[in-house]
Amino acid sequence: MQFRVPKGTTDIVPDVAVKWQYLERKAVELFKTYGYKPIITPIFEHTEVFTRSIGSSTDIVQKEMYTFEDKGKRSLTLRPEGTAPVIRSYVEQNMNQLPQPVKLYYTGPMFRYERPQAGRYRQFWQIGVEAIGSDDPAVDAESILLLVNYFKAVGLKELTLYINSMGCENDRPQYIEMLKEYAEAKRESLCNDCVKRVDLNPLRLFDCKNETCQAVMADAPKLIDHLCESCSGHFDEVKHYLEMQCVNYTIKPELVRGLDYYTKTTFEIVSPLLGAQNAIGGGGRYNKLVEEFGGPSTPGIGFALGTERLALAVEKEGVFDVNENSTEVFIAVADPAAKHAAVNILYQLRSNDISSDIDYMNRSLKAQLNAANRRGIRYFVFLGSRELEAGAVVVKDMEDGAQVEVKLNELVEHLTGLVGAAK
RNA sequence: GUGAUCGUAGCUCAAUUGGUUAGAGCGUCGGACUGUGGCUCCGAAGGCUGUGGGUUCAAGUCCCAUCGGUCACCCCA
Repeated sequence: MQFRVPKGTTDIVPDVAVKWQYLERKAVELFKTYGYKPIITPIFEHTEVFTRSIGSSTDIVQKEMYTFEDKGKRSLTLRPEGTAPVIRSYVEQNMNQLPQPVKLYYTGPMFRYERPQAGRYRQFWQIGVEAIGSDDPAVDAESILLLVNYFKAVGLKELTLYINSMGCENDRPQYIEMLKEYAEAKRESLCNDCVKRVDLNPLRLFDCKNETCQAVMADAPKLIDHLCESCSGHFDEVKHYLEMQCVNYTIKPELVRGLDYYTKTTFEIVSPLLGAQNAIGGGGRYNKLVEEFGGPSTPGIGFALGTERLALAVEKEGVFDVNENSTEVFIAVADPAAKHAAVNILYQLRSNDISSDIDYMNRSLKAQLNAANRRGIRYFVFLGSRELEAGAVVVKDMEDGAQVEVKLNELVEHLTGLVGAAK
């Protein structure tokens, strides 16, 4: 029996990995122009990092975490999301001493024990950013615009941006009481799941797919209508900034993100090209989180996007623009006697930054050409006993079949010229 | 965690009502008057039919279990 990847995981094979690297490269470029810097935190953290921050009522904490005990009896957890570790690090590394806001981005795998599905895996990759230290609505807008502009930059066109406000630490409890009261009164009309939600996680009542529940909830009070003056003013500002950049958005009062730490602005971008798992990126403000981790009262906001889902959407849109820089030069050994000299040339080319390769399969000359040709290599250098005697090689451009003889001591210069011109 | 559906070469798929040594295309490797590619032609390798049981004279085909894929619920990136 052969080994297989664990359930819900997959190998990112070269053809796919190249695309991922492209997506990541584009992200990093853009993040940089917005003033964000990279941060790399451990793949696992003390379990409490997540249980404290994400919220104990969420499924993530309740049943989806990869938690284990190490040999020192520490309870550790493979990170299920990226924000909590970054905030932990912000506090631990005293980043409040840096000029604020501190703007960070990260990329890497996250882990959740879920039933795999289209766009949902047990190990999945996220690219995320966090801006910590400012409550300026312009930062909210920056975060949203960065996400929108990134998706545009990789060629996505069909996107829907949803925004909402969760209110502050005062608004939310008040509202939840109001919501509970409303739902309690309509208890008999709700499905079993929703009855449970009333006590466990009332905000989730809006998510139910059941039609009668939806009808009931359509008339329920919305958090967005019960924000305090400061929060609704903040939200208005955010909207204003978005409008200034001509970004279309839809206010979705029932938009509740999965993590409990959100306050004020939340947002999500959905792609119609995807299946049930269509949220391709999302985030929000978390003004209490730094305090939660024992740091000074510090506001923050950020988002995360799913690399698999993004790649899926870009693929469906048919706009992957990966310029796969294939090997440029292939050294064809026409005669076994020339092998040593050929390898020597190979390293000479490589040390001059010419990407080059040679046959390692003892192929016939014809088979060498065949194989290299399929790899899309454009320039071939022929070397056999005839060339060895002449102190020159034959350089062939496979695009038009033209061949020229080049002196060995001029080869590097010649190829550098060809490769440079081709680019 | 719940439900549906599927599981045959590296990939995409075949295999009459259960019936002999499980086939094809693509890909891989090799060859086509031996120092020149893409096209074409020829050939080769490659499967204990996901795994384990059961029914039967006989199982890729039927039954059960298990593992995995896919899709949806749930949840979320």
